[in-house]
Amino acid sequence: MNSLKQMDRGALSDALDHSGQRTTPQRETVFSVLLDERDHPTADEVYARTKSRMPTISIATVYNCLETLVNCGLVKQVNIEREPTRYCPNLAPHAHFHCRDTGRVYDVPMPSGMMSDLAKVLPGEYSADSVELVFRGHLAKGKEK
Amino acid sequence: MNSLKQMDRGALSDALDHSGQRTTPQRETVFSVLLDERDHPTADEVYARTKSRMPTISIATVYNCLETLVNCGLVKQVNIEREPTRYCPNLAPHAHFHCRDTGRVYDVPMPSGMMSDLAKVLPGEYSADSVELVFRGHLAKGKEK
DNA sequence: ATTTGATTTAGAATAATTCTAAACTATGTT
DNA sequence: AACATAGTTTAGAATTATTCTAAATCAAAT
Repeated sequence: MNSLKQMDRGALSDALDHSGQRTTPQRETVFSVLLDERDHPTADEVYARTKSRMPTISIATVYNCLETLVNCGLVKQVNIEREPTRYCPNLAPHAHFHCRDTGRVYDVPMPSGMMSDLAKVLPGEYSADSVELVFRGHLAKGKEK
Repeated sequence: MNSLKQMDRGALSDALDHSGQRTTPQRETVFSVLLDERDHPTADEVYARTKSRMPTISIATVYNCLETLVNCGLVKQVNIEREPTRYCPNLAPHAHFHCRDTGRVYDVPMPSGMMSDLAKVLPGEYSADSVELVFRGHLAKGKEK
């Protein structure tokens, strides 16, 4: 048993059905791990957390499930420098802030329309379907959490 | 002999001197390779191009030189998904466009002030020293080059 | 000339990710 | 219900970009 809420379970099976894929316990558990702690974990971290709920899962399956979730559009990959890929189930348009001190990655909510406005400055021959915005720097003292 | 213009040679030795590092033939050649063809090559591609001008250079040295140039602020790393890091000697504020069809990466000039305006929407506790903006999508037919 | 420290080099090591092929599971069909 | 089919999971091997190591080379300063 995993901790997916009805709503999330529904979103998951809808998205999977839609692309002719099955809703498996592994996929549900990986998805619930992402939703439960929204700290942009790496595949390894997702593996560790998933293992505590489903001890027999393999790292290959975690990679498979994450890829499936990304392809379904339920999860976004966050690529920071040369670090391992992180995974983010926040589907609202937002940016990321990468703290140089701790390495942590934070969601930065963006004023509505801002992300899509960005694409408007693209010269006409480019047509973008995704916009990735990453800030890098430092957090005010005492605000690290 | 490499093909660095006086101006670029000066910028290089200034930047290196400034951080107490030496201006070596390897660093000059790698820098000139980047300036000569501004197509965001990977380290491997830089290695191949540098080798044709300086056959004895090693891949480790190419990595070392690229790292040095990045640390000096003369070159920027461009990280695209899980692909190998690419290198870009364009110091003007700009974004990147990653073509899903060809994998090519293009510089996208940004209206002046736009990149720094972006940082203004960051909540107060964040202080960003770099902003990375990557668009992903497709190029209009016939515009691939 | 000699010392010192920086740089380069080949090759080994690392680490994230992907691949492979076999085992397993679910689903639809007789 | 039995079977075929296709999708999924799994362990372990393979890949690949990058970093590390330690020795050799080079340059500057004494």
